[in-house]
Amino acid sequence: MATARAARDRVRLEIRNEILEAAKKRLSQDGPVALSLRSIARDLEIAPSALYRYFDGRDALLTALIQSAYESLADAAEAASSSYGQDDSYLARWSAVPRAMRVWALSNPNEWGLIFGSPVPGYVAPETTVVPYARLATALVLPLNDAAKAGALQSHPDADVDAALGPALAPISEGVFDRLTLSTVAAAVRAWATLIGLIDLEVFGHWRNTVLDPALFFDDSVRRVGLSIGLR
Amino acid sequence: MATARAARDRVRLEIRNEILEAAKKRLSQDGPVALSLRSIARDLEIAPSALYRYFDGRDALLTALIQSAYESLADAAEAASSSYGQDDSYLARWSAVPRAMRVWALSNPNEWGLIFGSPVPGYVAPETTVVPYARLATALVLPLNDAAKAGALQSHPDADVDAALGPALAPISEGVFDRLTLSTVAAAVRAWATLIGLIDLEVFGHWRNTVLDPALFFDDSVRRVGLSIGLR
DNA sequence: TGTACATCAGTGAACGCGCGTTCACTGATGTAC
DNA sequence: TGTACATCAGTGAACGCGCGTTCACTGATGTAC
Repeated sequence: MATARAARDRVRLEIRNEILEAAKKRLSQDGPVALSLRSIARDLEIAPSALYRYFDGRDALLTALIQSAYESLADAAEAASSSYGQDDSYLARWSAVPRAMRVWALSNPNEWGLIFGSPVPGYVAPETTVVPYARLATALVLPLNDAAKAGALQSHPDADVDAALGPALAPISEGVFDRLTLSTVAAAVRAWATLIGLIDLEVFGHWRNTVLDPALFFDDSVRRVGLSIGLR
Repeated sequence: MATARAARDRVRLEIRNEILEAAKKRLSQDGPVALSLRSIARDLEIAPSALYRYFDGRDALLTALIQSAYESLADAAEAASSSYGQDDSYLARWSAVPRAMRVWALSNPNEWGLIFGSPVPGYVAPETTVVPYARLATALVLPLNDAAKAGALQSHPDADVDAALGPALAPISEGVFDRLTLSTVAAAVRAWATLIGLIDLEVFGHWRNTVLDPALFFDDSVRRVGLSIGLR
């Protein structure tokens, strides 16, 4: 009976997801370091050894968790990216993904840390994260490409750009951007760094006594960065 | 005999420093998570309990390590800050501290992570880090204040700056900056975020397949950010 | 200068803990004839 | 449809490990008279 087998497989997948959910809950409470198979098993009222039916061990679970974090962030970015109307200005569209990233990071700080924080030592992130990472980049950059296609992008003169930057940024120029000028590509990557920096500083608690209203400052910064890339 | 007592105290301090050094070595090899009193004791060929003569426990050691990381970074920044000549352009001076920060971060990635990475969960950074943090900020911002004092700063019009940003940035406007315009202060804080983002992304290994020459891109970015603040 | 006492650094054994992982097992669920 | 067998999920005990921390101690170093 094929259906019986399928039913078993479905249950198997569901339980695997329940384990992942429990792991996420533990992660957000105790941080990645304190994440232990035994604590997850306790939460699920299950023998620790039972987890080995679903994951090869602690490392495999952590890998799945990282993968899932990347995907969840990429999902949030894409959702934001497809939410703006076609009558919004390119500058307004530009802000959507960064804002979504910030909101996601603030509600999933430990997962944000898993992606952009200090790497867990002795642990290598799975190669499969490049896919959601690219999805995130594509969503972020979409308004830029759109504006360029519509001829609405104020492009910088490439004159005073160090030519050596060309090869240095080659992978991303060709992969993500739709034949934009070098200075625009450089400005966009710089914008990426600014974004990550802003969110890191806020999420990891470094705005204390510096920026009293992080949301306001973030919005203003994103807008200004958009302007500096040439969006209007 | 006061000298005997003093000698004892000096030895005490020396040993305390040796412990800290051993801890730093462990930190850079294994990361903060794996840092254990027993491994340090092993490296020093000492009984684990002996460490309690010098530190109240693991947390106290970690606190000292964090403090020391902040101070080391601030030292590097100040050294860079006082290294440039008075005939350098303000823009050239501006680059000195960021470069020093990057170099420091690359040679002390785990200590950088201790400061700017995901915080160790359940652990609060000591209040005393505000002093080196302020030293760092002051060193970074010095060329800006100097340029402003000399009337050499191209200041942005404050017209289209959201007035609400004023109170949001009040603490840093008053503390670190020498009566600069609001838009300049905002640009400087944005520059700070860009800097941290650039270094985080490089140190934590996120430039893979994106930026092939991080040093070149960093230098270019810092220069452009300096330009955007109004430095020449 | 010499002696009795106090301070202090460091030892080594011991504690209890939570961890990841292994393994032989039980019992339920699916499969083949 | 019924029966013998195979697959698989989950159990519970056990392993060995490294950890932070405590504690009674020894012996050296400094202090007071």
